[in-house]
Amino acid sequence: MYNPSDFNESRPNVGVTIIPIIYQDGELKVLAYGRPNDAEEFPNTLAFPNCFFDRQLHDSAEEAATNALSVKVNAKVTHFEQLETFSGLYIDPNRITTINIAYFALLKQDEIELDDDSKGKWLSVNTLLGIDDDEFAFNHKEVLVSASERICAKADYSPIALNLLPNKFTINDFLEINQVLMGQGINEKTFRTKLKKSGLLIETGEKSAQAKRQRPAMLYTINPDFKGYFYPRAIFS
Amino acid sequence: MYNPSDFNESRPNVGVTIIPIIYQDGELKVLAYGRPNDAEEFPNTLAFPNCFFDRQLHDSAEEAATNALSVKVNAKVTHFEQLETFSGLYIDPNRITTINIAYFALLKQDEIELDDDSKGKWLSVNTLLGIDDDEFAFNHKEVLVSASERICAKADYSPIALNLLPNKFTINDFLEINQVLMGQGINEKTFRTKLKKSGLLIETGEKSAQAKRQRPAMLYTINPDFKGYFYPRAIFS
DNA sequence: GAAATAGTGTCTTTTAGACAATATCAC
DNA sequence: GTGATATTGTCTAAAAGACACTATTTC
Repeated sequence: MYNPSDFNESRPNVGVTIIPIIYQDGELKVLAYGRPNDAEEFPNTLAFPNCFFDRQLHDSAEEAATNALSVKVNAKVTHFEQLETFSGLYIDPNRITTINIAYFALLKQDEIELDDDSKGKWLSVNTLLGIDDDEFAFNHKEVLVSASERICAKADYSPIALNLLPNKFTINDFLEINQVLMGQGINEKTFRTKLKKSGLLIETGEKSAQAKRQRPAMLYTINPDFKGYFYPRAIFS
Repeated sequence: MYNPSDFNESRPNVGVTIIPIIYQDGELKVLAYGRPNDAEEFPNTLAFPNCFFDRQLHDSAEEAATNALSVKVNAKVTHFEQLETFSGLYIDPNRITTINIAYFALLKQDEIELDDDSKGKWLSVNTLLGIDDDEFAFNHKEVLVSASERICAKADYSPIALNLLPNKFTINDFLEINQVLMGQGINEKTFRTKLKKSGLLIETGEKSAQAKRQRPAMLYTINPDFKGYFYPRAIFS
């Protein structure tokens, strides 16, 4: 007969971490929190939304992650994806071996309510990547690295960047975010040609409003029926 | 002060599952075990190498997974990668909510010792994918699906298939395994041209030995210094 | 019309793909 | 030489990329 308490000394702590990402001012930004000076663990460090997994409260890790995120951000998540699961005593060294199931969430900047009452701030991912591990709580620096790498890698061979753009966007918007994520120039003509042929996007018929005196750009949306492939990485400048 | 036992009723079970894969007779095969009739849980089902994560025994999930695999397979793992982490009561319904950290391992068929004393068998992945979930222990069917999808997806945009080939292989070997994994024909000329230009492979100077009277093929190895991209998916028949 | 960016046409170079030709081995 | 598969050459069609040109807006 199975008795759960027989294994009380064997089970590790389990937690989830979620990296919420938007695209703003030409770069990725992540929602980070400064932990208070009097925090029991990791005072005065940066942390991302996270929570302890409690089998009495949560049916699944995704549920725990979704909850932990929704109490922090009041906006629709356009892409939610599991990253890696980290494990080891190093994650929470003063406690016990911890399993950290990491996720990232992409949101649209124009749907975020910026002036919320929480202490969270949308900080530049590139800036944070330059900061030492020990300025972050738990293993949150490595989770950020994982998220950044995954997003940039996926930008190479999928249109994942669209999850960060408004529902209506221009070809140039899409081209530019791909260039940022790929760290590579892209030939505009080839990009437009391939994009048009791929069937990934649909013309809305609307045009972008511009303050300056210039030709407005056509606005597009994602084709919900798109089933093909789109490889930005195959297009170079 | 942190007292681990305060959370005894909160922690889920944690386990690891490893999907060991080889390429044999033109298809992927996975090492599966038939669970005995008198097993306490999931008698008479198929299972893949797995173990319970014990914080007193294991420093990390990778360590647990590597151990669980090494007691089953006596061969070098050429690629080891985390898949997803699954969670829920459904994984082990008679016990408690379980976190299952899944991995896959690629091995070279020619390095496997086939006639080991264990009851494990290398079974066709495609055959197993056609079998109902409840013929498998725990959530092992969904783990197999995850592994299969990941490997096939990666074959589209990376040379992951090389981990399944012998150290020395022909261009045709590589082409054929890619076709199998991608489920797509590939143009041989284009494949050879792109491959040569990519710098992914190095000529060994040796030639394949053939029983039949025919021209032997050049044997290649992986260029350890390769740092580029190789997208089989961009080549169609 | 001027300024500014959006988007396209055109030409050149490169690549893909079909198919034929050649290469290399055992017998 | 024959049979069989490996590998390359060649030619045509398609795609990529550079760059100039046209389009559309506001002022």
